[in-house]
Amino acid sequence: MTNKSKVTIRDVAKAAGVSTQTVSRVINNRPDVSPATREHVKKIVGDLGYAPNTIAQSLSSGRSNTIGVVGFGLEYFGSARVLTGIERKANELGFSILLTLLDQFDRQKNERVLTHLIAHQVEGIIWAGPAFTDTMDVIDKMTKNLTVPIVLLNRNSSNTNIVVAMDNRTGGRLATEHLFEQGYQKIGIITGPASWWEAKERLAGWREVMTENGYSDIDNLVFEGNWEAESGDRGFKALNAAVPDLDAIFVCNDQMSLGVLQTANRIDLTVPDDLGIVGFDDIPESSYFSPPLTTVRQEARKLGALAVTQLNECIGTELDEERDKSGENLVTPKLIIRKSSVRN
Amino acid sequence: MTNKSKVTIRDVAKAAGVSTQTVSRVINNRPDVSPATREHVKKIVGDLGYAPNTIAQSLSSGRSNTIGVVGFGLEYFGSARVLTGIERKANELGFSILLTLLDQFDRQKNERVLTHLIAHQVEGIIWAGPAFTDTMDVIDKMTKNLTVPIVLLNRNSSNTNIVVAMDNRTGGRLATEHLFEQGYQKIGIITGPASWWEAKERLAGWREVMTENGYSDIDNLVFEGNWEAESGDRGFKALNAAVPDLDAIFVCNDQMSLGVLQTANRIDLTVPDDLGIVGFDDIPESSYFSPPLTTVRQEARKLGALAVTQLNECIGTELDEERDKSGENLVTPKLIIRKSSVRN
DNA sequence: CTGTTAGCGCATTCAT
DNA sequence: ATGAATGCGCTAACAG
Repeated sequence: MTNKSKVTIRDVAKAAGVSTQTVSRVINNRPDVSPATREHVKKIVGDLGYAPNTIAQSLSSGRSNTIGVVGFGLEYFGSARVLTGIERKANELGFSILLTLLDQFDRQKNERVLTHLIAHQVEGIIWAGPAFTDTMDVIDKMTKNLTVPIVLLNRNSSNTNIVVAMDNRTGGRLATEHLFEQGYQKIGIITGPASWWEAKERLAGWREVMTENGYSDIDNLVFEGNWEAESGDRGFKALNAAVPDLDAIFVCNDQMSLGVLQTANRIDLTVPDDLGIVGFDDIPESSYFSPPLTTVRQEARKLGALAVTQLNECIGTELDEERDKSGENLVTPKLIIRKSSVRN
Repeated sequence: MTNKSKVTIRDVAKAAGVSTQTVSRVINNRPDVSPATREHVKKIVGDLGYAPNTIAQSLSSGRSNTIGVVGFGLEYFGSARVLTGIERKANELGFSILLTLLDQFDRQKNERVLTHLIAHQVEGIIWAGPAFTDTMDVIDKMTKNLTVPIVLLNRNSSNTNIVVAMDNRTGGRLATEHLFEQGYQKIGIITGPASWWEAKERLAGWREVMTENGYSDIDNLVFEGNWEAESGDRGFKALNAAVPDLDAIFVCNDQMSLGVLQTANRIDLTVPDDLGIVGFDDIPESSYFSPPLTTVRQEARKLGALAVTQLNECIGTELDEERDKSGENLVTPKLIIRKSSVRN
């Protein structure tokens, strides 16, 4: 049925014996068309296999129904989920997605990406690129006089843009409080790279709770990992050597937790009896670590969906100072308690 | 600098005192412009912060420079990597990506997606959606008279379309041959869901090698898992019960391998001495399992890049029967040998 | 080397 | 309820 060569609105109009406007009205479900002609046109549309040219619609109407998404690190479980969440919600709201992936911070490339998206007439942008603390103001500047709204993911705040984020600090608090509740005393932390906002926040949460529990001078309890299992291994060894009476570790992601568990097993240290462990992320495998891992679950998909919702609201309103960056845009993570932190 | 309201090619032309055509030539780097005016126009473009409207360019030129990508299961490590590979290569070749994600097979939705992409005037499509063996012909039919080329990922073949795939069968062979070489005798397999093409192929590879080694009547050595760690656990128990002298398992992904290892550890079965294990995927954590996992590495990014390359060639040529579906489109996986399959 | 004329496919005024 | 004219921003084909 579907004809190879593109059939235009004019072809349909001609075949139906009406004007192109009438066809336009029908395909856009506008009123002001008699039921009879509407049906007639619909039939012709079907027969000819006509589908409106979105490009032309966009140019003519000034609306692209497309949002630009700048992603990063899909190999991280969280990032992949965020993108999934974005796609689902965007789809639901009738937006198409123009995707760009970044791998590292590079101002020039960032600017090119932005320009590229704008040139494509996207109606808004979701920036889920890398959130390095030292590049945040750069991004703020870059996006300052954008012609379309932009939602930034995973960072504290921006004075110019909407921000949506996982509440990593609370996540860090949850993990640490739980370890204290379980009776652990000397709680170390293996963080992610200090340049990552997420790492900083989780660390801050840990620090808060440590302080609240009367610990000061705790810098020797901190090891900076790189998110990978191997660094969990290293971190555990380093902390163990530096702090003999260490009895628990908040490991800032599940991969590194695996490294810790692996090493603990090897040196016959029993988790959770000798060492309590809490991870972060709740990757699907974490319930199959030995022992199963207590961890902080991030609802990454929800975060992605929230970003789209927020963006959509901005797209609706005129963007002249209509934005309120209310603090409601935090998604709170949740502690999943398993064996690795609960003594028998 | 950048003005809020959109500046068009006409604004630039006016400001530069030339025709829009000349501006067009400059921004498209065409010849036939004197160096002097070229520079002059470029300057104005910079001053005005002009960026050509891609939508208008597309409509006018008939080329969108966009490809549609239909993805699936980004939470699987391989899928995420494939998408990354696609994005990189597409970017390199100057294509933008219109992304759609699917979660399950749904003919109606599939057709909508295709229509949607076509309506967006994509120049080609990469179908990295779910590859269920029983839906392949449906997809073939669906895509039969598409107006643009499409590349299908992860399936055996198609009589109408180009196919690019990981050579899962060879992967299965590699794993099984290795276990035989290591002296294991009774090699079971925990597969993925039988409806998945990947699962079927890996199983076929295993079956081939088993047969070559003189084993017949091997159906009791097969357990169908669901890719998740939990099913590795179940599978191991089931195989162990059914086949007392089982001494190795080819587990068709790393997550399920983790389940097996976990259970083996629990019942004090030593890997690799009592039980050899080979996984599939080489997720980053697999080298941190205990013991580190021998596994079949998929170069998923390469696969994604290959898909784009193939598509690009089709986009270049006229697509009237110009396609050769030569068998070169297989990416061969690679065995990564670690501790779990090598006896001391 | 440069400008003019036309038109991509559609939606948005206005008419009627 | 329907149609005619006009233009979105740009490029193609020609002219000079």
